[in-house]
Amino acid sequence: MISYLHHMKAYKNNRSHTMVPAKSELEVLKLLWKHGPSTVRFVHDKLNEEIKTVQYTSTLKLMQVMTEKGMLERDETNMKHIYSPVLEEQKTMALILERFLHSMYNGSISSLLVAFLNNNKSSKKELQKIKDLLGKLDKDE
Amino acid sequence: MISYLHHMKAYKNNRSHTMVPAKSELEVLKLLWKHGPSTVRFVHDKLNEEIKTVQYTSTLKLMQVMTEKGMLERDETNMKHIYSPVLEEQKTMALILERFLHSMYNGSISSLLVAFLNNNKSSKKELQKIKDLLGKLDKDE
DNA sequence: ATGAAGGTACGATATCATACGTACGTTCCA
DNA sequence: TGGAACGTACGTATGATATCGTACCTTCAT
Repeated sequence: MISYLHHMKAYKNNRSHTMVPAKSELEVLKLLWKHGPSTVRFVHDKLNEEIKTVQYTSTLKLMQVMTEKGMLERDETNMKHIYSPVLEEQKTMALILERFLHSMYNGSISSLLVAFLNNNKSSKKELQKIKDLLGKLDKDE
Repeated sequence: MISYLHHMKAYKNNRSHTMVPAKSELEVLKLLWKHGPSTVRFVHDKLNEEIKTVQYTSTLKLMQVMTEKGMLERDETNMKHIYSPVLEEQKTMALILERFLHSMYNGSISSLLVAFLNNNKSSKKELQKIKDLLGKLDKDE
């Protein structure tokens, strides 16, 4: 499996600086997952609907580099290249989460949860969602 | 409050590349939280007990830079400088988690949990821990 | 007292992420 | 038919991270 995440893990010379994809890379991925294979123009415009203001060529370059890294693939049959993510959303998010969990909480999701709940006593709604979720899991078993 | 995390959020020119502290910075922080204020020598030796092999001066430089950023503070009264983290562990971890949650799951802890459970159906032990935790929370209310 | 051991300071270098400008190719319509 | 609009390719600049070498300071045992 060609996986940019594995690639990132190793990088060249085993010098992965960040534990997660750089922020704007993630944003590009999110847009592609949401809207399907797209042109640079489309992704760029979506990115700039929000706060950011970057030049078109910056987005272009970013997506070209992501393609070189193996995160995206590109259909070059037409002049307007069409980019799509190599890995599906769920798989990518899972790998990123796994790496985060590992480096921050020794891989323990319950440690993460304990930490979160200790610092967010007020989030009743979220707590309820979690309980619902666990209830559902019990039914499934 | 001087917070390197706030600093990181803004960075110079609002160009925060990473959503979390670089990996080795986190490792230094973890060692200092675990063992209390320490010399570079101590941190360096601990770091190299594991896999990594870096030169002493690399660790030194890293910790000096972290000090410049406001992540660490340094007692220079003696020749052997003593470094300690500026922020306590819980607060730092919470802020990092918060940022991660925000960029990955729109801030929703239950979304994170759903994603995790969907990809780790086998982790019964962890699941049990989570349930215990929630049960305990109910009692406290 | 002097040299070895062990410490800090500082600058050089390499890599990566981000951002842009400029050059140049293609399309299409006025 | 030629130029505006829109596309890609590419070189380059900047800043953060990471690593290391070298210079130099302090301590202490012989």
